[in-house]
Amino acid sequence: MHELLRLAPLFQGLSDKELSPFVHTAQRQQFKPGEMLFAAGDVAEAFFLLIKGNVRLYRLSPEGREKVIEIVPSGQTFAEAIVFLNKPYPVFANALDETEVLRIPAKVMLKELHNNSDLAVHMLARLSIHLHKFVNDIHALTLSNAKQRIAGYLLAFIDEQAQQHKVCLPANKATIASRLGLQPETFSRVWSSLKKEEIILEYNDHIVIHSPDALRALLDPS
Amino acid sequence: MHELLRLAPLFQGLSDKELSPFVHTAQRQQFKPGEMLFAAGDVAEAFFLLIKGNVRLYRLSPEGREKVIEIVPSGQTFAEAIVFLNKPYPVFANALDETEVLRIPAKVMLKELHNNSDLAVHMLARLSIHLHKFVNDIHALTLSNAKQRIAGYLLAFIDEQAQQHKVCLPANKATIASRLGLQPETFSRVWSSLKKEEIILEYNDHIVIHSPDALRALLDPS
DNA sequence: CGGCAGTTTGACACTTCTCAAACTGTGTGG
DNA sequence: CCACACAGTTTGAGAAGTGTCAAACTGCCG
Repeated sequence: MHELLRLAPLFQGLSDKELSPFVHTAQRQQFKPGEMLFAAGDVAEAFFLLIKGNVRLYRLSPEGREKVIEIVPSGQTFAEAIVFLNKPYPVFANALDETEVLRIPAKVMLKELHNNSDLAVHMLARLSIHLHKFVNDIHALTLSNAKQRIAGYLLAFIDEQAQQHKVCLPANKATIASRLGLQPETFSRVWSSLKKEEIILEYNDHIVIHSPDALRALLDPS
Repeated sequence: MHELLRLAPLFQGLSDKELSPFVHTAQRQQFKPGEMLFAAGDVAEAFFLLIKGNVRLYRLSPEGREKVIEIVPSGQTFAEAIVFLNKPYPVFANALDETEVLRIPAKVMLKELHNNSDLAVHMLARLSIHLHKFVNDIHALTLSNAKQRIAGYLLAFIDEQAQQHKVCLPANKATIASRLGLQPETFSRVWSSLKKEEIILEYNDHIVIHSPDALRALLDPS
């Protein structure tokens, strides 16, 4: 259990003793593809550490359409921010795959944060990174066209995985399109143009980014 | 000086003693309209508390156009997130009006956060609120059309000021347009349609939101 | 085989962007 | 006091990008 918690950057570097309040109160939960973890408006008494799978965070527009805010990969915590806000969840969350999470009570977290300033600084660092990512997103969602957004999305992948240019998409294309603020049709058209230009190659279960430089060129036409 | 610091939600509820490290290291700075506080890429050794005026945080697109990420009103802190990230500023910041800030060294903040878990929890709460606002923004910037974005922007004002439907815009229209991911021309057209429908009234130095309900109806066509 | 979800393609409509020009108010210098 | 310049805003016309609706296609599973 300690090892599971240390999966998350949030808990890395903490001693077994520091982690024990979480070990004793966290619940392990499993979800099937499509199952809901929570709904927007639900009372928020816990945040989550994603052990396995991918989770989709989304909202509904007034017209009832879904807008994906984030696709959370395993190893990440999510909904941490609600620990401090006495508010219901602002988004819906459902599992994209066979998914496993640790459900960590907000009360426990809040108490430990008051006791342990190291943990608090960890969490601050994590929220800061998150905030900066959102700044990036806001920038990308408004200033660029569909091709640039997809380029940026793909580049974020090879930066994170750092090693290879082989990428497994975390969700189906319609979900990624929504995350990027695009219609599935628009996404599909741009996607096939990237394939036609041989910037990306598509296989059954993964893609290969054949020319990252071409993607960068789309974003930085200097 | 203590009173100035307590302007910010971040420092509210802290004792004089807890505040003294900041009192002794914070620098008071003044800026004229248009002057730069910092540029994207600058080494980030401090964050800011805005005492007077409004500050515009923006980025440059690859093509060199400005995209406003945030318009910071007085009383708020900004660029706090860089305290934890060993990175340069991700945005440009310039003054919109005659502006006064407290410049607070990141090192001091970091040290105090380790000593004072109350302060850390305060800051966590503040970043959480910020994060939730960005979630709102991302949602608004992608799912809605120009009229809905402007409606949402105006409604945020009367919610915050809570009292009246009289609003002083914090920046010129082109800046607000950029913040909303719109061209100045598009903003102007929608703006005049709102005036024609008498949903808003425009005066020399302020506007009056004559029919908040009409704005809400634009966002929630249930 | 049939059904289904996910994806792709096509044709068209519509919003928004772009470029250009005119208009407004304000401040400056003659 | 007027003429002028200037930034900010507004208006117009056309182009471009994306959304919408409909239909066909694909792979997978019962």
